[in-house]
Amino acid sequence: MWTGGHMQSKTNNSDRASGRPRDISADEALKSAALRLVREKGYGKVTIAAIIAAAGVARQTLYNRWKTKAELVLEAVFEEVGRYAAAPLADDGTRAADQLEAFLCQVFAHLAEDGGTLRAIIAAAQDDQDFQRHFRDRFVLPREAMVTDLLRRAQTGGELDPERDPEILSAMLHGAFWYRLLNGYALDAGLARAIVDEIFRR
Amino acid sequence: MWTGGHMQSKTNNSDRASGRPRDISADEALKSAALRLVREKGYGKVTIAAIIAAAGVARQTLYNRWKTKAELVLEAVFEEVGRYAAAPLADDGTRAADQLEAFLCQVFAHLAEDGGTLRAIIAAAQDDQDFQRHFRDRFVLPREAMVTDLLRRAQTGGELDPERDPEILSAMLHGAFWYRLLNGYALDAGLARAIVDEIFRR
DNA sequence: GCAATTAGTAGACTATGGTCCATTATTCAA
DNA sequence: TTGAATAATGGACCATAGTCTACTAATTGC
Repeated sequence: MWTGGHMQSKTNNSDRASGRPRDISADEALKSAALRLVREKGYGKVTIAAIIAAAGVARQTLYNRWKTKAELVLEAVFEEVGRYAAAPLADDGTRAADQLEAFLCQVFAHLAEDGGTLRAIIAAAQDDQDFQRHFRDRFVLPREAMVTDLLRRAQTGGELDPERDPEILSAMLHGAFWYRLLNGYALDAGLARAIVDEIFRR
Repeated sequence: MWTGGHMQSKTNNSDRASGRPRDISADEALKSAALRLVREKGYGKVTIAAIIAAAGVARQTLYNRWKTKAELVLEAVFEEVGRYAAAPLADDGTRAADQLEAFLCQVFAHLAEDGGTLRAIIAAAQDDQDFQRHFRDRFVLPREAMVTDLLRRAQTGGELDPERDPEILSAMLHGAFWYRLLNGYALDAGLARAIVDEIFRR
């Protein structure tokens, strides 16, 4: 499961000789305040002021832990939800196509809850290189790799033509739902089905 | 060619009985200032103050014409560049696969110039419903439809299996490059080729 | 010319993300 | 106990998108 964890933590609070220690309860207070507020009101309507008020900490305490609102929310929402698509699509007996369709349906179900937040996070990544890399490396690429791996196994198992390119197919699959999501469409089981059908042509 | 044109123009300056007329030179000044600055510095680093200073107009003059910075930049950049993918991929003699690959290469070439701006526009659309609709309807959907149509013609022409779903394929195609673009990758002819190969399996 | 109407201008104002600072608190080591 | 280091706090501060206001300018119909 790839939840990330802090990327920045200025001092890694392990080998530190002295100094006042971080108040770990503030981490949790901030994350859960952020999670609750973002789900309640939507990313764009949640202000930093509201988050720190709800968490009962000072502004700087937030910025000691995360560089931006987007970093905080990414961690808050997707450590909870990092559990979605957590199991790396193990090679059980099931047909790869069915497994992939089930996976997509699961992803879409989670996006019904947090899709708006994901959209906001993708948006935030577009004008912040560091955050883009963070998000891509900790969140996007692992999920892309899961599908790529599944497709490769489908090739060795004979379910998918070995001529086809799993990397591109995975990008097209993820792209299809990003594209729909970012253009304001709902993602449903029908889309999952249609995508998987186009890949496997079953 | 779908360049959009104003969406909002509060008073449609046609049948207006009286009142001072719009200074049409301000439109052009604002658009070309915005275009130049955004290409020069990148969307995120261009301020409204800089745009109106360069155009030599007051702030309200901008907001009389466009609702947001994103609306202005969308019009400024993509009326220029709306010419990309302007010809609706007519049914000439060429094979659909080659036509599609050439189209993608052309798109990618333009994105080398304006991809950063497109990313910023997509980001802006994520927290502004009106703008999202505007962008989708005037920019995204027409381009999606071009490809969908091409794929349908390829089906009737026997180049593409009639079982396949042009809508989904078009979403997967566009999605693939949105996904790459939004995750910070460059788009090149190799990607165009790979995508078209996966669709046509030639 | 005058009234009505709409546009342009300058600049104040608001909201918000993020930075900076001075002060106080908590820890470790000597 | 003292000093060095780091954190927490409140609040000032800055930058910027967007709104609002008071004033001036251009236009039409009378």
